Amino acid sequence: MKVSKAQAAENREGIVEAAARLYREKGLDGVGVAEITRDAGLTHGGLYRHFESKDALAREACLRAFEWTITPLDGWEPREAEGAPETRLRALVHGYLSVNHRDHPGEGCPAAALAADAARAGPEMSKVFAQGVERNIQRFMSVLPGNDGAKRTRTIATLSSMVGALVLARATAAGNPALSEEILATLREQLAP
Amino acid sequence: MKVSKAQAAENREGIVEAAARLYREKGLDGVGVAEITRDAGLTHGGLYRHFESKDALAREACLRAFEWTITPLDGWEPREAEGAPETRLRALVHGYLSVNHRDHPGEGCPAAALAADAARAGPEMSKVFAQGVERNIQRFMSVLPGNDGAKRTRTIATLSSMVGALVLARATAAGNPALSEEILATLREQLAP
DNA sequence: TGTACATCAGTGAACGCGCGTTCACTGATGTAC
DNA sequence: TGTACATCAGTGAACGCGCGTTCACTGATGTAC
Repeated sequence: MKVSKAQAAENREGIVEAAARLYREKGLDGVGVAEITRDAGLTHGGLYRHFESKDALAREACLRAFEWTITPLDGWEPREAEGAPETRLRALVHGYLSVNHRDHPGEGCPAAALAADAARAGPEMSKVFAQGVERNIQRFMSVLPGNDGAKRTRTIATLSSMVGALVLARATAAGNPALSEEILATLREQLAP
Repeated sequence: MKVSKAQAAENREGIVEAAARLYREKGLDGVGVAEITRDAGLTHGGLYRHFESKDALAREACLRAFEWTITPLDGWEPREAEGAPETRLRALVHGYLSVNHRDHPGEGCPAAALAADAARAGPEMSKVFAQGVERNIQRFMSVLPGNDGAKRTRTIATLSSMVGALVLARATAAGNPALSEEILATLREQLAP
């Protein structure tokens, strides 16, 4: 049955949100369209009224995932733009490199959850990802202290460290919890002592 | 037809090597057993004389992948144990963060290629991965200069930075080549100026 | 050393299954008069 | 405002396809005598 335009827009939104979460949790090859639409309270057939293909949905979901924030993960109130620069940096680093973020990729940073998948998903997805990474760099720059010309350099270095540490912490979490936590703690101390 | 024990061992070895390369190139969910055995010059049916399941092969292939070296990727001769510590560190960092390593994951570091996949592949695979990461930490420690108690800390920080930078460089390479190279160059400069 | 035979690595057809996508159909929505 | 009807979001069966795994079979290997 047909639904109102408002309902249809809401349903579409629900599909994008479900996909953004499930892809981060299970990887781009780990979720099917049936699971995504079921999660959004719909059936799989209607997906194609909203998206050209599964890949098109994946790109939109990935773009959406880059709108993540560290805040809801830890219940802190960093607000990114508030507080002294050092406090904001600490909040960002400690939130990003937390056990909570490690264990809940679905609401976390897509750069850490989906980068390897995106690298294999073709140039369209890579373009989406590059946009998202650039967006993350800009957001992190507004948090880091200082204002010199080397700020972008320091931001990229910090972001890379955090992504690498989170990725390694996730891969080792089940097999060697001590190592996983050591990696997180080491980079928390290194980036915001 | 039956083959000699020597030939069988060689065939098994070929399957592990093919899997180690293909998994790093296409991801754990991106290659089937038919492609792996075909690449090793065999047919898919015989796989189960050597491995209990596809997952068992994946674990062994992943363990094998951690025996990678930076050397063949760039044709350098760092030999890891030779030269002054600063020279060895430079060779490692510049080899790891090279365009060549970025564009050839099949022979490169599995921590950068497969970490996200491994995090989703269950505790057995995570154990294998934790072993491999610890192995990489030990190897990198022998390359880094200095001998103080903070050496392991610095090694983990360096490894995390390199993994994160390589992962981001790969994800953005096709969509924004300038950003991809900026990330690599930034961390080369940061880690071994 | 030579012969007979059990072993078993490898083959390829077949299996059940889940995937992405298509499509005839449904029926509430939204529009034309 | 009320009525008639075209639109189209959503449903669910069906499709072709590739997946991991199984299995009857082949025939060279390796062993027992």
